[in-house]
Amino acid sequence: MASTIRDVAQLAGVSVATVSRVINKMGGVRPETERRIEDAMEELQYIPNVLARSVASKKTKLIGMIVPDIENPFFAAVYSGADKIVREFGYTTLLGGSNDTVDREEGLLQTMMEHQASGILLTAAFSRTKWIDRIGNRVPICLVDRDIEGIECDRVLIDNRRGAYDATKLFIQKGHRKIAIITGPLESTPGRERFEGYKSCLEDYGIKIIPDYIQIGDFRENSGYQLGRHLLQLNDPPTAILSSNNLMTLGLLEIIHTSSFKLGVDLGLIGFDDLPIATLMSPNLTVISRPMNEMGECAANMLIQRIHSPTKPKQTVIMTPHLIVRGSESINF
Amino acid sequence: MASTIRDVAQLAGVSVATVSRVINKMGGVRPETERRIEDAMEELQYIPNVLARSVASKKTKLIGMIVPDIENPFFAAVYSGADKIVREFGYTTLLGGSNDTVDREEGLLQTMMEHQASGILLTAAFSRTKWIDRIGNRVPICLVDRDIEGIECDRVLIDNRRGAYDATKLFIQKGHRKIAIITGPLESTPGRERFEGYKSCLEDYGIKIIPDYIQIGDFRENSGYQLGRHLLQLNDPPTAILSSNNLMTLGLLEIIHTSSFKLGVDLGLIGFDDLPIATLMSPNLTVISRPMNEMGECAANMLIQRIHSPTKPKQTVIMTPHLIVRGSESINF
DNA sequence: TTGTACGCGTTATCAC
DNA sequence: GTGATAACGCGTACAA
Repeated sequence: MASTIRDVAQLAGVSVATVSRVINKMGGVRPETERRIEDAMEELQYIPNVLARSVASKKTKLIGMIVPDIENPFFAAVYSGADKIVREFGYTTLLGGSNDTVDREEGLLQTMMEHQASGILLTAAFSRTKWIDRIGNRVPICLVDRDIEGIECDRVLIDNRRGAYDATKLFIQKGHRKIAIITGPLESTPGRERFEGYKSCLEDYGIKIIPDYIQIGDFRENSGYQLGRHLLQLNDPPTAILSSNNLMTLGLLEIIHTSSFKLGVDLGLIGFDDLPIATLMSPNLTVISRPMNEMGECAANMLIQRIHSPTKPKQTVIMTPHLIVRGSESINF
Repeated sequence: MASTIRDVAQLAGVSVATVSRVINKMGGVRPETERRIEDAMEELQYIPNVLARSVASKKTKLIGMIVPDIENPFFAAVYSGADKIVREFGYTTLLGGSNDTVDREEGLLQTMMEHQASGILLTAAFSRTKWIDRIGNRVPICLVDRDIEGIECDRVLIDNRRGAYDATKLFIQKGHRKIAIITGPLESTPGRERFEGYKSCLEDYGIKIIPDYIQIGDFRENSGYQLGRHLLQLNDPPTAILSSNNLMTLGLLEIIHTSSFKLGVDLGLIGFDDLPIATLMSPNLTVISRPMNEMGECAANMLIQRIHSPTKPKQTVIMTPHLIVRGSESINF
């Protein structure tokens, strides 16, 4: 059914080699011949088979992207930025969601290698897998948002400590002393680094660190809800909470909404990542905003550069989050 | 660098055919031989090249998905459901965002054909393109959420009229008579059908249709903001607004938030699609909820069935949205 | 149970 | 400028 390069060659009365030349715009073809070939392609509705091309050329224009959860707006935005760049360079995206499980991540990595992806953009599940090493030797990987130590590759990361530090500092400046944090697993870079930023800020300002105020969950909405409830039910509840990601913030807002606490009155809140709802509340939500699209764009650019020059020294780009102060950080003391 | 089936065969001391047999679990291989081959594969870290396989077999396990905007949580959820099914069947997803432009959509369709995708899940930009026809003849398409008339293919759609009708009816039951709608382009099925549901409900209840209360935009957040502002600034503003999608609802909430109108006091609101913030507001947001994951799952299932039996009569599944009544629909009259 | 040989659609290397 | 033709990595008759 589908026509091949040979059909085109036959109809145009030339050889497949010549057809290949015009398909790939390699020049060296008489204009008239070229026109005949283009007419034949049009008539046969010829669509080149990139799979066969890749088999022959040993190159693909495929880039694999592995993301924990495409439904999380943060990753959707990062992916979207990366996809834009990838497309501009004529590459195609192979996307998969690991759901933060190692099994799925390994499955996806394998799939992408089977498809001969030329490079991988990876926001890894929290543990390091042998597949990552196995693949790193074949094609370039660019780690996005979450670091994994001991891997030689490019990285686009966020200065999580700085973000958490700045937020905690703002709390302190607004008069808070009882500052809690809810965060994800300390084995993950975001979980650990945000906690460290929080902790070192409290230390710098001589504020005692209270274990009850440190709540560790799993970066999911329900986790934010549960940990938030726990915090609000303490005998001596915090006056401020730093939430370590967007989903946890949603869960936290949920429990606050159904509790007796009032945001901006007796409870301050700052969350990692901006949210569409941030400006729909009273008070508006103060957030630590990350350049999501830019992260994706940067990672995609680095990966594509890397594909073209594999030996160049590896780079790590660390992007800076910034506070968007909208009001929810302060309360009536 | 990367090892091939031949390398494995050589190391195991067998022929490529035998290796192929164990790769594809076709049986008929002596257990001992099989072990030798598996050892060889392990040692060489052999990864099969699915591209070469596809070239030879003329089959792929690739499914293309074209979505207007992956950053829209609705499409992210639909895609996520589809991806789950697709993966269960051993297929891989090729995802692309058209940004609702015909150019990009055509580019994506071409890319997917070049990659020999076995089927396409398509939420089309608003106009019909020649590529859709061209492709429909080669591989099955399943239209998702947005219909395009005159194409012979499977469909998974939503009963938009019903959703809009029910919402409008609820407004009326709550005492509203001045009911406005903001919606997307009437050339799109969602835009048109939701408007029709709204209109026919008003007619059924003998309520005059006021042109000023019908605001047409483009389904984006800013559109919701602008149209909402226009409505609220009318000399005789509506007491209720039906918003036709999630993004528009966000924009609408934004302008309401900054206006003198108070939700649930002098303005009622129902929006298409549930939102994470729906239960974080006062009053909570009443929405017309669509089964997003299920839509994607259903579409993926239908497409894969279709791939395996291309001649079976085409199906159209129409899913029913349902109201989640939370309070924002009524006001103090 | 295993091996040989050909074909898939394309690129790339020669020759002419 | 153009054309044969050998790869590319794999599946699959068909043969042994």
